[in-house]
Amino acid sequence: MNQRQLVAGGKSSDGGGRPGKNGDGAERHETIYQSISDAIIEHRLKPGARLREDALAEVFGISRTGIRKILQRLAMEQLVTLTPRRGASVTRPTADEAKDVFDARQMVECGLMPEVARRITAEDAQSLRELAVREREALRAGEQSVAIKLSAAFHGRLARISGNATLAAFVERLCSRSSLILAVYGNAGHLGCESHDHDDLVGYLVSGNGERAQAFMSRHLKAIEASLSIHVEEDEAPDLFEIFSG
Amino acid sequence: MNQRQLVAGGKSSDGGGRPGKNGDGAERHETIYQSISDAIIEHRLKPGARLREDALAEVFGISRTGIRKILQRLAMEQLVTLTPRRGASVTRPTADEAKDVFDARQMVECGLMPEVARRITAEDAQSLRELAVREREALRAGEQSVAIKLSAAFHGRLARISGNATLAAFVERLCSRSSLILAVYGNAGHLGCESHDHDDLVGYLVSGNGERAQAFMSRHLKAIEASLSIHVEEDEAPDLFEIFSG
DNA sequence: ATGCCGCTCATTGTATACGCTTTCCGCTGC
DNA sequence: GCAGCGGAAAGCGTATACAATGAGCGGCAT
Repeated sequence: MNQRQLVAGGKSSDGGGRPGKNGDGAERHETIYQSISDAIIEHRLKPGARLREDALAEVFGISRTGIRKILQRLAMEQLVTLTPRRGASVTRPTADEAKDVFDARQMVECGLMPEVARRITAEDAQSLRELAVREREALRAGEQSVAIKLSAAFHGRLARISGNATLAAFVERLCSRSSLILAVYGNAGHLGCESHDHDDLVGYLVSGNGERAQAFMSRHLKAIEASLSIHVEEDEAPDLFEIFSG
Repeated sequence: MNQRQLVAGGKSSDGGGRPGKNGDGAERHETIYQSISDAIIEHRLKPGARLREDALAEVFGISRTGIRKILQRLAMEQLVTLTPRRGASVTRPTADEAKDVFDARQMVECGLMPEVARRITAEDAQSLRELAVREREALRAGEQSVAIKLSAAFHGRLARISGNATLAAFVERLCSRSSLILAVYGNAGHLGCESHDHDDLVGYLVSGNGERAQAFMSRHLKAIEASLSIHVEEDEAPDLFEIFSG
């Protein structure tokens, strides 16, 4: 019983502290999923970090069964990589994947802007501006982790406004992966620093100017992508012939 | 030992027929996943059909653990729905979901056409035409199940040519869901009957006319969507106030 | 001394056992 | 006769135990 536990450790409101019978099991899983997901997106778990099932099971106070379920979900979202007999590790995106993700964001997020401009309400705009403010505050406070997560949340919520749940979920996953890409290829202290892009974007949207918002989003994403330093590091499977025959 | 088994039941080449020790476990899982996925896409398992873990475990000769893993994967692709204490069933898409899926296909598949036109090779075209031919043959032979799967495969492979693995995977999932939507809202004997759309599309692509291919794809998808009979059946949670106050 | 082989440990993959929730059916009371 | 309640069964959720595999390491032979 002296094991360190998280998630339900703060509340511990399940009567007598019996660890096995906590209220709703599904919510528990969801919370743990969020914890791990956030840790990855906020770069507290860096790409390549191994995620051993035993360790996670002990930390969160559930059995490996539940952990495996969560890891598989994270794997489907490509936040972690499952190597057959080696277990799970935080995904290290390749340069190709990075390009694919940003191309996809260009297509989908830009394509969504007209519809978003048509549907956005005052509350939506307010909520978005709030996210943008908090993002800038976090950035100013030096909390890059929080800023990254807030930026992803901004883009995700934006997509939700379109009303298309399928595309919104896709965008959210692309944003999560983008966070990983930033962790590998991003230049520290250079990501969207202090830029008012998000505020400006909301401005164009509330004024109903979908075309302009679309163009602006395109430039915004291009700027982020351009700020990456894509050094094609071919760690795995280096071409030995190429290397030693030259 | 007298239980019916599938997948590996045909080969039974693992020495003496011991069911537990088949070659590679991962491949086995993949095969079972494909079996269930195909059955859903081909409408041999209809929307709403329950998928009991015990039954599937017995049929495929593995334990419930493996089945659960597969069901969760299918759930993430929204081919099956996992109801908390009720188990899995084939997803019955709502009208809203159907609209979202086709809107998403409009955006992504059409957006991909220019790049596909730029990259398509002779072998690609050949392979696509072959799929189109087989689809028409299946349709003529009355095997709608096969035709539906081939149509999804056509669109999926088309997307792959773009080179963007992320978007291609997304399109493939959208196509799988489209098969489900056809199962619920499609008019029998009316889906793409004998149309040469796919062949024509390949023609535009090999001639490098991305714009035209894009417009054609748009019309193609609109035609499919228009052929649906979206009867908004609100089975679950009927609004009693609405019904009895009117 | 060095290289190869085999051993042991660490870690994942799979199955099974148990508990809990839900549902269905039969019983009893009104 | 019908409605409500209780028990039994079926099926899912979770944990744990066991098996298999790969990696790291030390000993032995050359």
